[in-house]
Amino acid sequence: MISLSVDDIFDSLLMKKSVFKNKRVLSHDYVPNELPHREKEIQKLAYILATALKGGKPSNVFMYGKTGTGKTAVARYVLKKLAERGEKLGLSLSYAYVNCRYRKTNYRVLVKICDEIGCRGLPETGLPADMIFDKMIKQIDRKDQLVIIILDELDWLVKSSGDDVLYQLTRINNELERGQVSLIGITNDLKFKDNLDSRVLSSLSEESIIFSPYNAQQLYDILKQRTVMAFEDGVVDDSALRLAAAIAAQEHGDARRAIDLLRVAGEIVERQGENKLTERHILEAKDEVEKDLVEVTVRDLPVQEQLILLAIVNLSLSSNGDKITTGNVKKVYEDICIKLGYKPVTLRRINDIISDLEMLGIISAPVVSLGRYGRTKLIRVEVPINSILKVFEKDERFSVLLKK
DNA sequence: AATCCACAGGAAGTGCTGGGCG
DNA sequence: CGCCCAGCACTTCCTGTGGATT
Repeated sequence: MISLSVDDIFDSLLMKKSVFKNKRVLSHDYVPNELPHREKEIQKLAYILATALKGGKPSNVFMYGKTGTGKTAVARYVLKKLAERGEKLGLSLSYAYVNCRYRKTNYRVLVKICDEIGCRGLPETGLPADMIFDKMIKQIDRKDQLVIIILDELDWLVKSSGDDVLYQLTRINNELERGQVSLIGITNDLKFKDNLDSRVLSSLSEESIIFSPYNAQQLYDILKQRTVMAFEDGVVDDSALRLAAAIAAQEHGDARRAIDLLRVAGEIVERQGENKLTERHILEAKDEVEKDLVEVTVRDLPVQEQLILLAIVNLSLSSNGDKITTGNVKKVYEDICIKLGYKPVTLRRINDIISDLEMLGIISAPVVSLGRYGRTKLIRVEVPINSILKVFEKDERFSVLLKK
């Protein structure tokens, strides 16, 4: 094997013509100028928000649909246009975007809103939450203005912190003298509405927009549009696009997943020094994306969650097809704890951890009733077990157990 | 039809961490 | 510095329940 010097590698990279024209087009936060197959949703949101241009307060909006159905993109797109138009008309309107998945506490959501509307530098922790709320009100009330707050992935916030902040936010207009606030709530969990206070729900869903998943043809159109912008001409095979669209269509019509596949496939093409993106690269990309995702997720899990996952993996390898229940997991988990010298957590906690692992998509754990033999969760690993094992083998805390 | 298993999952609280404030 | 605050992992105590078996 010929060994290349670092300089050689750099040189070859620089000399080679990239297959990408503009890779940014394939990143998550890119909002294109056209959103194919979302015209209706855009129109509806635009109608609702248009009130703002006449100085009114638009109704609160609730948008729901599964991941990658364009909710965030539509919201960002319309808001951007609205802000532009507002500026031309000399109106004072702004918006704050908060993704609750990464700020899943009341406090952090408020801090983020403050940050977005120009009140920077608040600490991530340490202050009383109502103080931040007051700060926010003062900031909004400085002048006659409309602030539209977008709460993306709202279900995460409600699940982990309840709807206190939501309640406060829906009532915020009562406390404002000059400014006004409209809310846009976005969620992909349809059942989550049940957990909401009815007052919050009715206030938040004055208007609602439903996003249905894309089908394969629509995904194809989206990919086609991005391809033209992102890749050099003639690089991407049409059949590769069809395949990526088909794969993503199976996974609840997730456009983000489709675009990920395309981007990673493009990176693979570059790495392998080729100049054509084919179906093969899409398949390789699929593997890579899945493996990476699993490995990163498992590696960054708290240790107790790892131990319980280890127990589940053990069970699904040994007890050939036997039912894996919460009680089973508990036994194996406690054995593992003794062998590795960890203090086991209680059943109640195990139950929460199993739910966590399910939320992460590593396992499925539907509640089933075995009649006389009780009610439990039926657990199954939903990702390639080898990817999980790979992480544990590398981790010296567990490797003792895995080596023979 | 009644029973009862093996848990599910809500509520409230503890102990610890990491930060701010006067 | 001591005090306060929120978050997190976890515990304790608890009530609820689908359906095979009695």
